[in-house]
Amino acid sequence: MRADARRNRDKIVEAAAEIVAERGVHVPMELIARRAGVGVGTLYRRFPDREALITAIGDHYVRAMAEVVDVTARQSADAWSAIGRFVAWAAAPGRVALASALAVLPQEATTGGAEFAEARREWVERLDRLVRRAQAEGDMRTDAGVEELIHLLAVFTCHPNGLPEPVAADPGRYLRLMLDGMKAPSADPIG
Amino acid sequence: MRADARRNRDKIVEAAAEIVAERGVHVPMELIARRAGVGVGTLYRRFPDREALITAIGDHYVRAMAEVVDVTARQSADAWSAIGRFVAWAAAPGRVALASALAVLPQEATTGGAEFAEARREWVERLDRLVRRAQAEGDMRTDAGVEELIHLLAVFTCHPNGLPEPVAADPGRYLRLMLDGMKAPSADPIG
DNA sequence: CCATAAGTGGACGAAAAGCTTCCGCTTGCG
DNA sequence: CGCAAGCGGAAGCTTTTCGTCCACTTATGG
Repeated sequence: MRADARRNRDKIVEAAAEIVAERGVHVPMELIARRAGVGVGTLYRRFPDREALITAIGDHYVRAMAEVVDVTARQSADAWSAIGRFVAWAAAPGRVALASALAVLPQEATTGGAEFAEARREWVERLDRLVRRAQAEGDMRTDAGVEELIHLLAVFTCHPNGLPEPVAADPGRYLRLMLDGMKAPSADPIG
Repeated sequence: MRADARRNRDKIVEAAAEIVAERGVHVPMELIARRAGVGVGTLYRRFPDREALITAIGDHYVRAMAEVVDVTARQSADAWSAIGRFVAWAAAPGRVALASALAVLPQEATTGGAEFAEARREWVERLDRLVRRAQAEGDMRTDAGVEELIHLLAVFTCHPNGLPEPVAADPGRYLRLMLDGMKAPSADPIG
């Protein structure tokens, strides 16, 4: 692979991540290409179809998240506050394309290839360790687990342009509300 | 207006509400017509365009909600549990087209006509009374109000087919988690 | 029971929006 | 310097939905 081709590939993934974050998984390929500063032809040579591209974004993000989970875990006094920081990071404006990794891709994991599936598993596992620790330390309710956390996160990161405007404007605020709901002791078990 | 025409109009609104709940605001008009058991022609005579139809649905629901707020308020011992019941009602499967009333329509309220705007205002006001009472009774955190409640509700009712699958399957569960987050005393003020 | 105006369904033509391919030109690299 | 790899983007194709139109049906009042 030629050096310039490599550069372009990276530009494409980056641009795609941005746009998908802004406008959802269905943005026209041409917009992505334009943002990346390349022609559609180039895009299609690298990624045979939209799915391949989306998977690439997912891969990109899922690795970043695994990394962040680790870093926050090391930097925080307790597991619960590490979770809080991770969520804050994930909800930061423009970091929203997580959709791919969180919600879209589990189904596509098979399609996305074993390598991606593995990366995602690794991420979930790390986050799960944090969750269990927070629960053991009595900071997190035990009737909700890592799955709930991820789904809820996905709700806020999935539909950036479909979200009610005030939520889209400050997802972090709502995410904090949601985190409060997961904190122990819970009002009522959710069953 | 002939009696049969009136019947058809109602069938259309009902069908539209169902389908919009299932597939979002952008469902093809033809699907709506088919579900209602009429031809597209009939649909278009009654509602000049999609927006008119959506507004009609919003109107439909916003009135229903205002009613339910009242009923639950009367039936519940305290304001907080009334809120809980209202939310549970709103999150019931198939009741999801609230989207229109909650998120889409505020912007379209002007379009939808003064009558609709008024109905919506009435609903919000009733819910707000409940919220303030719950706060006064010390059951609900005071750094979140009726707006937050509505926005959060909208998150779960807006994108039925875009929602992560597990959330779509049981929105109530996640809504309960969210309600816990709004219960007093809060872990940390959300600012 | 009939006349008629209101109502009806669904085929149809137009248009928009995207996807992908293709090909003549450019450029990194050995 | 030569050429394989890479590039851009116009063009063709498909799919999707819209909204109109009109020949046929049916309530309804007299």
